[in-house]
Amino acid sequence: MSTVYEESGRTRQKARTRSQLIAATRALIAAGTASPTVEQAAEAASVSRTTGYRYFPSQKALLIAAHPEIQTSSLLPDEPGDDPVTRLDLAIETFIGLVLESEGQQRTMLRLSLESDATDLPLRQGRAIGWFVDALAPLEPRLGKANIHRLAVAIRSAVGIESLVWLTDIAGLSREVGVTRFDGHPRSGASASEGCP
Amino acid sequence: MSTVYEESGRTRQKARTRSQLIAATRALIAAGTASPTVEQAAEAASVSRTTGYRYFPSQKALLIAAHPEIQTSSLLPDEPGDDPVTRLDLAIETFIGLVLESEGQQRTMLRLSLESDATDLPLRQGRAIGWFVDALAPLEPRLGKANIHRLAVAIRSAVGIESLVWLTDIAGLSREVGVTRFDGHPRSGASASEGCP
DNA sequence: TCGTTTATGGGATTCAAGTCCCATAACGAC
DNA sequence: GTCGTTATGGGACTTGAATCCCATAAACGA
Repeated sequence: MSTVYEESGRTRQKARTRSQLIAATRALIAAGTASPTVEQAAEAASVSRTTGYRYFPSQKALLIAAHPEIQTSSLLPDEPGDDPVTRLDLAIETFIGLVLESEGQQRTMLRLSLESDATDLPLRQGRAIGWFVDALAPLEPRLGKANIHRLAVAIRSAVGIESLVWLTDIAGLSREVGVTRFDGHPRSGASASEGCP
Repeated sequence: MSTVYEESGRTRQKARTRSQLIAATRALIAAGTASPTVEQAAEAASVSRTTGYRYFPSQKALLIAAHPEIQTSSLLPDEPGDDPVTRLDLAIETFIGLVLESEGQQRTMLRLSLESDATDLPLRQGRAIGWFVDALAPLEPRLGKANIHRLAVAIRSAVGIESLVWLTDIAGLSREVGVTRFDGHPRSGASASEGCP
C-alpha cells in the first residue's frame, strides 16, 4: 500500500513526508488526542514508525513542529482608529479568540515548556507583546516606550493561555466569561489599568 | 540494613514508611531533582522500589502527595487594619512570597495538572481566592460579595504561578520585579483596579 | 511458644518511547 | 538498462515507568 505522489523529485519527497506527518499530527490533536505519539502520527500519515522518528527525533519535536504558527504582524484591522481603548479592545478580543481557537495546542506547548530540559523550545517567544505594543501605540507620547512595553507585558500576562488554564481549571470560570468581559461591558476590575488615568 | 523504629505497631509502620517516602521526595526536590522517580524516592527513603509503588502507584501520585500543603487560613497578620489597600498589599506580597518559595513544586503541579488524564489532582483547589476575599472583606459593603469574589479571582489570576511562568520564561522579567511592584511603589498599571474607584 | 497476619523485599515481566542496523525499493545520472 | 544514491521499511534492542508474583521476616494474638 504505497502512497500516490502527484509530484516526484527526491527533495520534494522529504518535504512531503514531513508535512504529511505534521498534518497527521494536527489532525490527531484536532480529533482529541492531546499528545499524539510519533508512532501514531506515522501510522496516520501512512509511513513507518522508523520514518516518523527520522523526521522528528522525539514526540516533543513532533508536537513543536505541529504547533500552529501565527504570523500576523498586528491584531488590528485596517482602520483601527486612534483611540487606544478601542484599539486595545480589538487587540485583546482578537488575541483571546486566537488562544481559545487553539487552546489544546497552547496547553500542550505550555506543558512542554514546563518539562525539559528547557534548552529547546524555539516557540513561545512572546509575539503577543509586540501586538499589544502596537495597539497601545497612540499612548506612546504620554507614557513613553518603556511604560507601553510594561503595560503590554501586563496585559499579555492577564489574557494568555496560562491565565486561561487557571481561570477555567481552578477558578471554574467558563470560557465565555473571559470573552464577554472585553466586549463593550464597562471595565470594572479584571482588565483595568487603561481606564485609570 | 533495616531502619531503626523508635515506635512499634503495624499501623504506625505504614504511616512512617509513607511519610519517609514523602520526606525523601521533598528532599530530592529541594536538592534539585525536579521530578523524583518512585524508585529514587524509595532508595532515598531506604525502602525497596516495590514498597515505594505500594504506597504511591505512580510517580504522579508521589509528587502530588509531596506537594507542600499550605493551610494558612489567612495571609494577613494579626492586626491587619481596615484599609483594603494595605490589606491587599500584605496579602499579595505574602502570597507572592509563598509562590516564589516553592516555585519548583508549583511548576511541577502545574505541569501535572496539564498532563491529565485530568480526572485526578486533588490539589490545586484555589485556596488563594479565599485569602484574597478575606483581604478585601472591608470592601464588601461597597462592592457586594459577588464582586469581591470576582476581584479576588482576577488578582489571583494575575499573581499566581501561571503568570509567573510566563513573565519569567517568556517575557524575561526577573522575579524581583514582581515583588517590588507591590512594595510601596504607587500602583501605576499592572496591579490596578483597587485604585480606580 | 506457635500460627497467622502483614509490611517488606526481590525479581520477572509488560509497555511505551527511542535507538540502531540492515534490507529494499524508488529515484536519477549515465 | 545499469548503477549508485537516497528515502523508506522492518525488526531487534535499550531504557524507564509500572505491574505481578512469590518469598521472608517482623509483629501480633493466643
